[in-house]
Amino acid sequence: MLLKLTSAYHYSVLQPPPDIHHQHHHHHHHSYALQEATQLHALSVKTAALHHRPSVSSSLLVLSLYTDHPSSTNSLPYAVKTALSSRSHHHHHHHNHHHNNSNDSSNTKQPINKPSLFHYNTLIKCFIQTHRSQDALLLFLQLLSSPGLLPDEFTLPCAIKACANLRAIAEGRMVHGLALKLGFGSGSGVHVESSLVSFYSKCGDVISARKVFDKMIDRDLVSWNALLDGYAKCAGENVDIVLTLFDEMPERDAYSWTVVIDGLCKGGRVREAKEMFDRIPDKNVASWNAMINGYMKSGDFKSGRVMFDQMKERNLITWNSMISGYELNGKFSEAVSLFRKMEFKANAITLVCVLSAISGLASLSKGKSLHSYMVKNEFRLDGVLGTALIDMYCKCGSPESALAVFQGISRKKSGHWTAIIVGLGTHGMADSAIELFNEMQSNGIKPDAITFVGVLNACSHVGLVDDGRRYFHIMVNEYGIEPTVEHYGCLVDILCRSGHLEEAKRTVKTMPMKLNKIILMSLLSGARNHRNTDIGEYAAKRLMELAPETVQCYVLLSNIYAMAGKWEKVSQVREMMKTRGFKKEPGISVIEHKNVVHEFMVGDKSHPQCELIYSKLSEMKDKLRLAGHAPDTSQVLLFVEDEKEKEAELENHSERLAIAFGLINVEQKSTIRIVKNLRVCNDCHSVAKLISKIYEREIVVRDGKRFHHFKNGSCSCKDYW
DNA sequence: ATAGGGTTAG
Repeated sequence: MLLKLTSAYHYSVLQPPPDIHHQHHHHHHHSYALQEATQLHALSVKTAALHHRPSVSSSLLVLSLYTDHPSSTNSLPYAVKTALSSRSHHHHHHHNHHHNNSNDSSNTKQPINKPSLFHYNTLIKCFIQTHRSQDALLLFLQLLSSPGLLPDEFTLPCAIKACANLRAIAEGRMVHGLALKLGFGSGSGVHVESSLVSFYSKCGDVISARKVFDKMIDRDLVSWNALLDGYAKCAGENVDIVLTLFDEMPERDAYSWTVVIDGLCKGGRVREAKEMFDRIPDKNVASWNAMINGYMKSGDFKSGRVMFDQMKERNLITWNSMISGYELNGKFSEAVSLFRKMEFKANAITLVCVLSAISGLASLSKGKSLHSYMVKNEFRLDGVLGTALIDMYCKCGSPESALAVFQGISRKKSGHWTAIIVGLGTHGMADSAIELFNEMQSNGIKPDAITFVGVLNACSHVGLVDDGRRYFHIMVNEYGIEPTVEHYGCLVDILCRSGHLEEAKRTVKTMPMKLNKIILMSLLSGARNHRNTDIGEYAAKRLMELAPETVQCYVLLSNIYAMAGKWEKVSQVREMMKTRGFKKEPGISVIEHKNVVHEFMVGDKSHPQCELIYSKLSEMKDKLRLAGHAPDTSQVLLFVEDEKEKEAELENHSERLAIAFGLINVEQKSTIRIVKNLRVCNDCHSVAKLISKIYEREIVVRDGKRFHHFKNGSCSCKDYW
């Protein structure tokens, strides 16, 4: 669940900054170009919001051009800058300057008093090349409202391209309409028409792309490729339509092949993709990348790696494809080690992947060193990279560092708030999470569905039942967010924890979507914790129908029967397990020390420090007994029947071996950080609490679902997990 | 003098 949350909020749209206030402009030329301009402008406000840019009315347009947008990384060429800054002067002071006749492009230091169409075309192209399509479009708008100027066959392709880059479908349609009115319709030439095909393709409207394409009189490779791109984008599983179009093409270069290969891979047909790849006459880096990416995403790392190693000329995308492929498939160490060998300067995409990989490893030391790399290389944290970093620190067990990062981000967007709220919740820091949630609302930042998962999760972790109910209500009624199965899961968890089992069962029965394993498991554990046999049986029955392979279900059910003294039922469940042939997934605990990862299983004797570890364990056992600890064997695997054997198993649980290793090796006063694949058992939980007090050590354990901070005899989860 | 597709990484 932790991992699922990450990907969802990494890619959720970050909130735009508040819009710049509006101003009205007074133009008196009611040409149709101006009408278009006004309509386009209305839409540009919407686009601005979508693309986190301040929206600008026409009279503010010029101003916006020399405000350096934080999102623009590339600076404009000198000539453009000069032209703009002189305009800036003119605009600010509102006086008529003295060089009225300085409409002379050869002298770029002079302000451009009355820009010509050529000026506009050049500037618009400049903006597109420097990834400022929004500005390009705004400049296009200004051109439309300039008396005596009309866009021509050079302007239109650029304006359309800007719309395509912004995926501004409504604006693009308007420019299309304008182009038709200006006589750039069917047969007017490949440039305008191809740019329209490409625009519709990029926006996913392949039908319109096809319409424009069909009306064309002259088509060249570019037009075909633009259409092919659209087909590939909307094909999904249905790759055959792409193949058909590909076969119809009069000529193909490497570009066309690559689009098809990518389409085949995304449709799960990797083998066919490779066959095509082998047939490409002139392969380029992109073709190789598409194939490598296809292999990596399908989980065929070997073939991906072989190609990667064979490649002569790799680029950043090659490396990112490899790293992201490893990361997405849980090959975290491979992802990190490939990043270390990278031949290129990493970009934000690389770092998001590597941060996720480090989160998967829960390696705080690796995370810290990556963070300092990011600082050194001046990566901005006000986008997804910030959320990924916050998330990484939370998942590596350091909510303090996550908070510090969060607080250091100057322009916090909803994704950052969500990341920290979700993260603090998993650490049981519900108060801070809720405080931040309130602060988020008072800052006018709109929470989304995932923010609420975080808030509800936080409530559940500390048993805030009234708050939980209230936030669920607020989410639905004030924010109009449709609850997902995750939200219901949190709600059921909250209710179960606080002993409202009947209400939990009612919620499970009435929720509008299909039940899942997680929800039934929380109802079942709630029933166990509150000794409710009826509800336990209900949940277990549903769970066995839905997912009969869930081992924990049988364990919990037998716990419930045992507590109720129904021994016959206990042995029935045990028989069921035996006949169904279950094996418990082995518990593995991992601890990283000095860049080496140490893994422990139950009763593990393979570690080089084995003897030291076991003598530490026996010392721990003595100290625990002195502290009055009585082993709790209620959760030991059902097959173990002898009481002494049960105790022995507990003593050798993987997390305990890892704690012993930590006590021996991790330097005094440093926190011992452990990651466990399964949930911590009851007994290990109370042992860890006592150990934290006896040895005066903080211990942080990440299990499959959340964190436990053991300190001075108690745990941050307040014994509910 | 200025123009269209730029495929592949998230």
